[in-house]
Amino acid sequence: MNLSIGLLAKAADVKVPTIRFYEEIGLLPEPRRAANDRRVYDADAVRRLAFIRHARQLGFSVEAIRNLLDLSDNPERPCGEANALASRQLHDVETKIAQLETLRSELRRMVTATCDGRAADCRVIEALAGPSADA
Amino acid sequence: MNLSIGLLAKAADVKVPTIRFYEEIGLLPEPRRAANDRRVYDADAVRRLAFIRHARQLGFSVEAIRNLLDLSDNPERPCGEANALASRQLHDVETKIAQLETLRSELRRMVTATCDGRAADCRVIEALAGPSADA
DNA sequence: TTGCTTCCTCTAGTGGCTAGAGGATCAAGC
DNA sequence: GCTTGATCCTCTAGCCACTAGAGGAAGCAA
Repeated sequence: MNLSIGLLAKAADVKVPTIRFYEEIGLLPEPRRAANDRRVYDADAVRRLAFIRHARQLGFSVEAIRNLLDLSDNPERPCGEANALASRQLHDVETKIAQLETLRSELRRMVTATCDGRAADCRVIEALAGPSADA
Repeated sequence: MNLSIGLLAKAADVKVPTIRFYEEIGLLPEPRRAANDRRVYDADAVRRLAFIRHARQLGFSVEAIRNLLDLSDNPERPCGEANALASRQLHDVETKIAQLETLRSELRRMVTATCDGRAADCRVIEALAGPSADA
């Protein structure tokens, strides 16, 4: 299975420059090169890149992913670390949801209380200007 | 009411370099300077900066805030623009919440199905590696 | 006077890419 | 064989919204 960078990009649904970027920061190993100096990937690269993409979608930082890949590359090591990372991630996500829910209600208040007049009377601006919700 | 940049920072709960940054990108007007070249602010600056801070907390981009400030500086203009900005913002927030809720359930699945063994058996890594949830 | 804090300007770094310049190579059609 | 367009290469710079740090001047208290 020999893939060009473009095909790998399609296979893992990631943009081409992103792959080169991941290689640069060491998330992906340097692939072998064809005679024409082009990168050649195999099925392993697809799996690894899919792993990275999925983790990124879940909001893991590159640093966290580096740790996870490290664990997955060394399957004999205890996996407490991976669980810890996932819990931390879950906690972050829950915090963020709570914050966004606060913002949502504030924005809803703004939007439903529309004025159709001059900006001077605008509730949106008023709501932003006022010292109302300093949570 | 004469405030140093440090006092303004405290008054609006914003860091000092951030104020200079906002000045640089034109969100805050250049303040007058004391004889010793230090910036001097008034109550207006506090209000404007609090407005900015609040809007940033609500997730408005600097560009959006520029528009909102523009409206609030010109109160005779119609405020439909402000409402449109707020609605768009609300929509973005709702989208983000929905996404995060998906992530949350996936992370919960990962975290609750903990293994206490080797990384090889780790559900977290498995969940990230697998083609499971390509939503 | 000593020492601490605040202020000034300027440059560079953060994260996670993305865009573009400038050029080489490839594969397909005529 | 030649042209055309896609893909690839490297390298640099840009995005957003700050944040950190260098290097120095000025203020303020004991």
